[in-house]
Amino acid sequence: MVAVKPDRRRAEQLTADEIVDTALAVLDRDGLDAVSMRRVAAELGVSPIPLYSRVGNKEALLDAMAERLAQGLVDEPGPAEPWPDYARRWCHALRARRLAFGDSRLLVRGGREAMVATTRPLIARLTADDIATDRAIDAARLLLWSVLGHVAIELGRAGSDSSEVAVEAVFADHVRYLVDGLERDLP
Amino acid sequence: MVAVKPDRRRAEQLTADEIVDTALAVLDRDGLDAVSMRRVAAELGVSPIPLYSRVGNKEALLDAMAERLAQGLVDEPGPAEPWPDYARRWCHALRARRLAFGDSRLLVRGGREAMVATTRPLIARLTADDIATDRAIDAARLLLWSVLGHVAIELGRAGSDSSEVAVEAVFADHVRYLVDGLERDLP
DNA sequence: ACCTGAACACCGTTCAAGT
DNA sequence: ACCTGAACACCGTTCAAGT
Repeated sequence: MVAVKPDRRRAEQLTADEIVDTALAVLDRDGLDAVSMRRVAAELGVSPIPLYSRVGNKEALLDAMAERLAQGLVDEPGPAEPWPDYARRWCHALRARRLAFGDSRLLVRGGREAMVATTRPLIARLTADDIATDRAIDAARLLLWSVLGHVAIELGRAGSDSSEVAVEAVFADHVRYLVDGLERDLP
Repeated sequence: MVAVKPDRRRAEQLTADEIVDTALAVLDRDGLDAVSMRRVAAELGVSPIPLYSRVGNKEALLDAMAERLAQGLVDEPGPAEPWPDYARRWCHALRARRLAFGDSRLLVRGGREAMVATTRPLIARLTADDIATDRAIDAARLLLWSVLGHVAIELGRAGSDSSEVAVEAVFADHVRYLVDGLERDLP
């Protein structure tokens, strides 16, 4: 913990983004339990008050962290990649990158923006094949929730289960079944 | 908060089950954030020390609460109910009863015992149709994780999303796709 | 042996007082 | 106007002292 001395100028120029940056650095270094308003403030060299005026409260800080972590998680489809192939690849990439964060508690947060950022390329790929927009949105939401849910449970049970290898296979089946179902249902 | 006065006799006869009972009562009355070692101890009329000697620490108390909440969530199959019908019914019942608890944070906990209690009737129904035990276990785990994951995300986003009605439909599709997939894969 | 009161090292949040 | 130090009301956990 590199506590800097309080600095009034620093506090007055502080932005919400800087606070989230610092909170994510604490998360990365010492885990989510170490992320507190006081700790983040100390790390920034200010009192807790500016955090309250910039981000609201701790709940809002956690939401903002979740939102940030949800950015840039998925790749774009390849030029001639059929949508079912892309959908499967999207699911596996999302799982791998979410698992890498190692804490399920932020996973379950994140509102509309996070969802839009993650599902946009998938929805775009589906509508490019003349699938109706509302059907595409429902399909993307189904896949997003399935993957995030799976990851949340996986992280929550880390180590408690016998076979780490079998989890991969269960997830692959899960994705296959969902995409097969969508392939039959989407026009 | 009905804080009773400290009572030594009470403390010496205290059991782990009583502590979990009281913690669940606090959860029910004031939500998970109100469940603290001090609060549960006060409610029981003892100091926090007996809680540490009976359940270990707060982490262990939360695990024990999760385990308790995972008991008795699913019904048994009907006498002539085909397994795909039962699997779908099992998923919908599990979702409804888990949603009723209203907090996703305990959902993601729960180890082997909780999983066994919930999946046992489903695994039994599958093996009764001559499906191999390991295949049945994998199938039950796939459905369990899918449902719990879906519910965790649903609870985490309560109110933040536009259409409450559409969620039901997305979940129903989700279940249908999974059971259809299993129906094709299981011998 | 096993409890209680008190303490330690933290929290989230908000106050009066300072610049 | 917007900060800081100090305070309030809590935490999880563990200590010495009591029965």
